[in-house]
Amino acid sequence: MLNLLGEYHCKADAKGRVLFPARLKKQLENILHHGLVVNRDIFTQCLVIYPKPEWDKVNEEMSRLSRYNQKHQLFQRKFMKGATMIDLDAAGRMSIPSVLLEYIQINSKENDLVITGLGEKMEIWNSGAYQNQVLGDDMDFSDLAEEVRKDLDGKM
Amino acid sequence: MLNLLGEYHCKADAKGRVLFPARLKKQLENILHHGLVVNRDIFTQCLVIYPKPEWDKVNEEMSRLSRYNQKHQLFQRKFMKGATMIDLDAAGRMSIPSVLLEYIQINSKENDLVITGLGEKMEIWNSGAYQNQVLGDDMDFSDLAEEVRKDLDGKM
DNA sequence: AATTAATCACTTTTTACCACTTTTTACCAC
DNA sequence: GTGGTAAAAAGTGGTAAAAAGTGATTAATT
Repeated sequence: MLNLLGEYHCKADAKGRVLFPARLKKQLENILHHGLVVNRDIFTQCLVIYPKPEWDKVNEEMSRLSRYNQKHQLFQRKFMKGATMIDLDAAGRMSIPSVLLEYIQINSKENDLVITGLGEKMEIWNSGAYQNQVLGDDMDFSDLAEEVRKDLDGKM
Repeated sequence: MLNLLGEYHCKADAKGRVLFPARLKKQLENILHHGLVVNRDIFTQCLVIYPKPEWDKVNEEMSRLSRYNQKHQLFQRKFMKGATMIDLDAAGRMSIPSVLLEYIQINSKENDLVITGLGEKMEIWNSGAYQNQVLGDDMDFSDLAEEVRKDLDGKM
């Protein structure tokens, strides 16, 4: 089972290309050649990268939605809008669409970013935002954990 | 059941590598070859090391979280951010990612650290911080103990 | 003797550029 | 409106130098 790990600090070049971290490459060696899918995260100002096989699962879930149900369509649109298939070039770089980079406030001046492995997916963050949001205060983490634990106990 | 013990003082070399204490190695002899996972502690400025099998349990729980639930995602991110798989090299050293060493204020000048065994996991501390926090004031320990005792009686 | 620390040489990865190609945009003539 | 062209922008590919990571050996300490 896929268990992507690690936190990698890297940079976008002037053209919005990001060298895919070598360590992540190793963790994905069997499936990286299938490509990756990048998209905006629904809840947070970061991007999500799925290895193609993972994205296929997501897509499969989406395909079960009803074409004739407005809410389903809205949900699908929110979740999938902007999703883009990307491959690594010969030098191991991924070319991330500029609209997605803009979403996380990355440009030719602000070009430090963080890629993190999170099990079956990865996330791309603006370096500054990562410091604030993710490494920020964890006063309420116990409460959060408790709520999540209830969900897990409840079902799933 | 795993019961790691002891307090070990060691040093990071110029490249951020730490020789894994021989005594801990002995305590882990059957499972060390599966590797280790290091991460930031959520509440305190120290690192946590899980033997891989322990981490797998954590990961299994994480995989039950919902991709479409904001709190679940937040929880996963807070908990897994930065977690990194490490193996010991031929000399028995673990190469700890520099971002994690920075978190506990370890660098080429400040390179003294303490590794402690805590049952099923270990912790890595900046030596100075360890003196202060762990050996520091214990005025309120009785209160703490009392609160924890209530939690334990209550459930768990 | 075994464990830990320090050092050096070497390899891989990452960054920062440069040169070139393709695509898009803007403008003008027909 | 259609077609053409030039300029601008965006996208690709490649490489040298810097930085980071790795392996191996020697020295010091317990």
